[in-house]
Amino acid sequence: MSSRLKDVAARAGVSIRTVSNVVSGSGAVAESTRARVQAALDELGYRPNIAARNLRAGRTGLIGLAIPELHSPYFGELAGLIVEAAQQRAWTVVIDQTFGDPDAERRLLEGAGGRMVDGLIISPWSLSPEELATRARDIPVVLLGERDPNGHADRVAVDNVLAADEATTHLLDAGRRRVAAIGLQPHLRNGTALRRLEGYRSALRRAGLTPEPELERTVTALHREDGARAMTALLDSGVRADAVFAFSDELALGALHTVLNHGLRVPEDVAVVGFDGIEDARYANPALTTVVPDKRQIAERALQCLADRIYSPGAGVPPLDIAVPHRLEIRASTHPRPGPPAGAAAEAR
Amino acid sequence: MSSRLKDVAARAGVSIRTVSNVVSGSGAVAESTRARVQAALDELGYRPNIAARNLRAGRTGLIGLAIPELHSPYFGELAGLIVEAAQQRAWTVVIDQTFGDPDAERRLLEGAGGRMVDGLIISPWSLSPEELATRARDIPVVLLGERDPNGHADRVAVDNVLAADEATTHLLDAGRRRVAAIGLQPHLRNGTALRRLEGYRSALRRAGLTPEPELERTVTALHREDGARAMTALLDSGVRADAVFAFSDELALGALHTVLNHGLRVPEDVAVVGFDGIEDARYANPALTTVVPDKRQIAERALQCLADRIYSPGAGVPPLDIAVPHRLEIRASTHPRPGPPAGAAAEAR
DNA sequence: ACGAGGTATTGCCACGTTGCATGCGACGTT
DNA sequence: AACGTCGCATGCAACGTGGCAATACCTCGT
Repeated sequence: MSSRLKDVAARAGVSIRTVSNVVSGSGAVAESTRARVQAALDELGYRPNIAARNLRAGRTGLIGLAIPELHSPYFGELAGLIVEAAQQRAWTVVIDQTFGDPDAERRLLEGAGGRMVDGLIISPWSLSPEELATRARDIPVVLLGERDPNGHADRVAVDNVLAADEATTHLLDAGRRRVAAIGLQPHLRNGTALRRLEGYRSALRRAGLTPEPELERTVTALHREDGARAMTALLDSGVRADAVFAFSDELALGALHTVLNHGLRVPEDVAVVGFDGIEDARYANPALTTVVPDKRQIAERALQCLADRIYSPGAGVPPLDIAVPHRLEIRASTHPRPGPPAGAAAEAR
Repeated sequence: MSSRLKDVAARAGVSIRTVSNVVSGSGAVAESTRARVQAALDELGYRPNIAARNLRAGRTGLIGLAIPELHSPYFGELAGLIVEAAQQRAWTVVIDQTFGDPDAERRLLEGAGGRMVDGLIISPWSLSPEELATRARDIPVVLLGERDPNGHADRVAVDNVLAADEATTHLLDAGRRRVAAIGLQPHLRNGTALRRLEGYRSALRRAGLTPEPELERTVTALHREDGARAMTALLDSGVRADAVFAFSDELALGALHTVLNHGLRVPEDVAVVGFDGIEDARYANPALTTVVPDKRQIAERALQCLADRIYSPGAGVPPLDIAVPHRLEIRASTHPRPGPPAGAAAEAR
């Protein structure tokens, strides 16, 4: 069952230390001895005890990934990429879901897991930047999305202001003049929505329009049903809108669904743009125009940051603020003539 | 930074053992001592060293979750529920992605992680039942979906034959007579697709129809683009079909997209049914009828199995084969008259 | 044949924690 | 007053591994 170095050593007729050397490849071991030990290792099916190794090394080989929820497509896709990139670095990922609970986020930042993880990637939702800054930690932290202004942690994110501006501008360029924004979350301290709102407003102003409060719609969460509810409220309120910029694809898909169910046409009556570039967006009907952050790069840059901090602790590198590229992928939900079928597009990728 | 029991003991003027007792709540500690120790704990911000605790206890408090890919909505939703249920049991989940690679699945079953996890939940894709059975392991394993016929591992899954039968029957009851099946994977040894095919065929036969090979379409993977491709091939082949039963929601959404892009109406010309009950299905346009497994129950039953095996190792309970309930959720993609908007439905939940 | 210079192997210890057993003192009972 | 009991605190040991340094052994050169 559970064979230890001791058992292997006894079987091979050598000391524990020699077995350890064979396993780790360190030290000098005669070829004949190595072969004998290797045979014993194989016969007993030796597996190193990770806990003991961790205790000895002071490292666990684990990194934590704290996200609001795994079931939402954006975080599912991102988590998948992070797990994949971590595997390449021989790290294992443990996932925590905060569900946007500030206490959960606080606990994780303070190191609730015990020294179980060597580093933490966290995507905060409800903690304010100020609070993020004060929660010091004894392990490296990378923030996704939210910035830590006082800078104890690295940060990886798209340029939300710019991206939101581009998305809105795309709608304005197509002749839309009453563009609604869906996704404000006044009850949360997270700055992402604020920055997307900022980009939205700046695009309007540049086009000579004035942001109108009744076109800026709040949501409680970022799921499809919240987008649907906000869109229903917007339509029922009698406020005219010929386009919607939703702060997430899920919100956009909910809004899209509601628009169609109200008998309106997309994009002819209402154009819709989302944010996140989730795979669903590509296959929605009509396919959803969306801001696509380079998620693979988010994953890799975040892990690179962690690796640097973990392997060079006292390097004194100031906290990084990394902006990953994004692109606006234009599809049928804003384009009057539908493009080629998505199947063909997918094949061409 | 990293304070140990020793540091706390020195500060509180007691022995290490007493601090340990305070931390774990075990043993008898005088109230005054407890208070003093607690103060020292707080001041030093003590966090137990998980590695040492694990080494001592022989347990890690970690369970492994091995799934093909995290980015697909079904597995994302399922993984979220498993992480959530594990948190309630004070377990932490480490996630591995196999991408359906048989070697990766083999390695995990054989315990590649070292004794890092106390148990493993694995959703195999490409290992045959025979191979699953021979890969013994020294930790408890729960299989999702696929069965281990020789029974070393518990198994949790829906009744795929029955569910597929119900889905197909639903189409037949609505008057469809040429029902295509999309999702066969002849190159994989996984039995799930085979059982769904079996249910599909049995429903056809019961209705007096004969399964036709050209209506049974294969795919290489289970993503939207594969469904789109299979649907394109079906339409281009000239084979008439008035309904599609896809073996996963992703396939169904891809097929749906293609059908609409070919200028056909759903459900009037082609009705579509999926399988998995992912959230996207609810908000598709038209909303997708789908077989909804009780994912929360899958997560909880799987963890219950693990808990039983981990905490009562030699209990001698024979391997369990747990069928979790499912239901066919009928939506606009098979129903001639669209139901109420999804937003309203979501609010009514 | 003997010493020098390696090479191969090994013993010891510590990482931080907890189970077990024991020590010690105080209090209550007879 | 003496004894038993109980509550509280502590010391020792061990979980499995790897770094360090010492030792045993072996070969080669003189």
